[in-house]
Amino acid sequence: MPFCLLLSEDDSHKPIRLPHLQTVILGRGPETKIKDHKCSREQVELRADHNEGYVRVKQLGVNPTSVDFVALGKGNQVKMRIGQKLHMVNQLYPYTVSFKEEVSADGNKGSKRPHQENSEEESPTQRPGTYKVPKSASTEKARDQCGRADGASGLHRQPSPSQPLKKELSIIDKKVNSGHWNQGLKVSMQDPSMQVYKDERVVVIQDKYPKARHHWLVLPWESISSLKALQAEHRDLLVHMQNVGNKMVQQCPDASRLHFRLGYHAIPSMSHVHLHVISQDFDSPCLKNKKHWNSFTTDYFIESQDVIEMLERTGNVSVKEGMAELLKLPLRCHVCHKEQSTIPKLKEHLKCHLPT
DNA sequence: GTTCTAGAAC
DNA sequence: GTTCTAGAAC
Repeated sequence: MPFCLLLSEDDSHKPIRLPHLQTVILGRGPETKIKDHKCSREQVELRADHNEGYVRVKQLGVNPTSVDFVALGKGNQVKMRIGQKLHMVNQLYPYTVSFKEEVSADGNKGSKRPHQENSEEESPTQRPGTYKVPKSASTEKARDQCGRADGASGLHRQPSPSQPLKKELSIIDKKVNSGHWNQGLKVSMQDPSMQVYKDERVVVIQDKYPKARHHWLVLPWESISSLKALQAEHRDLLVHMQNVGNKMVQQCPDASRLHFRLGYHAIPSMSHVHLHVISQDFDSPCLKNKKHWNSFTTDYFIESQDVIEMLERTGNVSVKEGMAELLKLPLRCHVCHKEQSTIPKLKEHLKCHLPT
C-alpha cells in the first residue's frame, strides 16, 4: 500500500501524512509552524491519490499558493507530482511530495492490513490511464457547425501512468485546469477565435456543443454570475443582448426556414449570464439526453422577453421552484407535442418537422 | 457543461 | 444479446 508525505523543504517541521483521497487543509498553524499572516489558516487543500501518484493542490487563501512557481489563484487547483515544488504562499514555505511503498510488519510491501480497507481505496473512482485530449476532431467531424472545441470546459487532462512524471503535462494541467469547468464560458468569451460578434457591451460566441443547427450565446462583458445577480440597472443591457441575438438570427442564411428562440436556462450549469439564441430544429449530434432536450423545450427555458419584463416589473429576476424537476419530464416533441420514449426515437421523429 | 459506464430496459 | 439512461467524476 503506497503512502504519501508532504515534506517541508526547509525542514521546518515533520513530514505531514496525506491519506489516500482525503482532503487535508493546511496553512498558518502549529502543524506547519507558519506564523506569517499572509498565509491563511486554511491556505491550501491537498488531496493525495496514492494510486495515480499525485496530490491535488487547491488554493483556498487569498494570497498566492504556487506549484513550480506558477501561482494557482484562489479556488484553482493543479495536480502536483514528485519533483515539483509547492510554495504555501508568496513563493515562501517550500514543500515537495513523496510517494513510498509502506513496508508492513511481516516485511511484505503492499500487503493489505486487516480492517484498513475502505471501498473507495479498493475501487478507485478514477479510471487509470485516461488522458483526454481536446475533442475538436471528432466534434468537427460530427458537425461543422459544432465549431471549435478547444478545451474551455470539460477537458481536464489526466496523465498516463506510463509517463507519470512528465513535466509538460503538469504545465498543461495548470493552464487547462486553471478554473473549474463551469467557468469555461468566461474563457471562451475572451478567445477571439470563438467570438462571432462583439461590441462595447456584449460578445457572441457559438455554443461549443450546439444543440441545434444554429446555437449562439450572447454574453455581457460585465461579470454577472447568474440571473439572480441581475438588478434593475441591467434592464438596458438585457434588451441590448436580445437585440444582438435577434441580429444574429437576421444574418443567418437559414433565418427564413428555421424558427429561433432567445432565452435563458432557469438553472444554468455555466457561470456568467448567457442568452441562448437557438434554432428550433434541434438537429445536432450534441443533443444527447433528456436534460438537453427539456432544458430547451420546457419552462426551464425562460424567454428573454419574460426576463426583461420581470426585471422591469420587480427590479430583479426570480426563478420559480421546481425547475430542476422539469429536466426529468418525459420527452415530448416541441412541435406536435407527441411523446417519444427514447432520445434516439425523438431525434428520428424530429426529422419530420425539418424544413424541406 | 461533457464524458464515461454500470446496469436497467428492451 | 444490444440499446439506452442516469449518475458520478471531472
